[in-house]
Amino acid sequence: MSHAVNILKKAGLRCTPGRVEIISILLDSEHPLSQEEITAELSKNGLDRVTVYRALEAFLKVGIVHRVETGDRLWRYALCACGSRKHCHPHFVCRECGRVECLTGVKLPTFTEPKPGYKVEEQETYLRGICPECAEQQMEGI
Amino acid sequence: MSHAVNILKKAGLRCTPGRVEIISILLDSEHPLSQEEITAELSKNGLDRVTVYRALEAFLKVGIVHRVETGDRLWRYALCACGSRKHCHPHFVCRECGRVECLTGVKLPTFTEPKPGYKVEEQETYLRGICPECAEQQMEGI
DNA sequence: AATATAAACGCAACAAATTTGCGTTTACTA
DNA sequence: TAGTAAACGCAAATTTGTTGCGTTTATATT
Repeated sequence: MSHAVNILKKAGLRCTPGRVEIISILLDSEHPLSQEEITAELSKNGLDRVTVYRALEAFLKVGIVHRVETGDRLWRYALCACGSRKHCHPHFVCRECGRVECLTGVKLPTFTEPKPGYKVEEQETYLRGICPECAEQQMEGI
Repeated sequence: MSHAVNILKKAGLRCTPGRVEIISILLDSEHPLSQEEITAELSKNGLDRVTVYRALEAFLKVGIVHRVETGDRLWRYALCACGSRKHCHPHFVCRECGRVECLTGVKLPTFTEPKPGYKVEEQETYLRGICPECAEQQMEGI
């Protein structure tokens, strides 16, 4: 039985071809993917936008994925590899290609109550800039 | 001459009543404001939504404001008080009332090249959770 | 293996926020 | 004071996320 099927079964979700494929795509990716990126990777006929949306909602609800917002008004989804639903590393977002990279090597301070009475439930750090590939292309363009 | 007028003149922008008022509102606020929050503070007749939008775009372009995205898919704008266009403190966002608070007292590590070749232009840390006021209201509701 | 049923699906449509087009008004310069 | 580019208002398009609803399908049970 594939890893993807395992994940779905353990979460109590049905193993439809579509959901298995979405999980597999997330398994293969080392960085969080937007709905559009996921849809683009789906085989041939693909799935309806809404179906992908609802699948991801379902995954969120049972806690097998988390989602991050990195300053460009797009949700991106990743499997909860860390065990916790909190992601404790910063994300780098390229302003040119829009791709997100997990900076798992970088340590961050975490906050639970940065100011008296302010209870933190979610913490996110993103760095926007330009990735090596896009930087190189710009150099060539000159 | 008012501070707001000064800012506009120095930036090479025209001092229309609308833009002066937007700058004044931003000057009076200690936290970043969304377009809706700005529009709500405008006197009587106010300005068209699009006019506010284009004014903020213009301010961004000349670098007198910066904008932050704090996980709720809304841009919020603040004057570049720090001198640099980078804001180096985290923002707290209440998931109930949606208001943003600058945690200027909290120090963060800043990154310029977290990974070889990845050049950072913008850094943002936000903490989502519940603010003291909303937490209290929820207690009362029980 | 057949069947019942709740989960998953596709299509249409809605919603919120941002963005663009375009013709008119207005602040500023000469 | 006149000319001009900047700023404005209105309408409409775009983008992303979300809901409603009737149909299909995976799965548990017989």
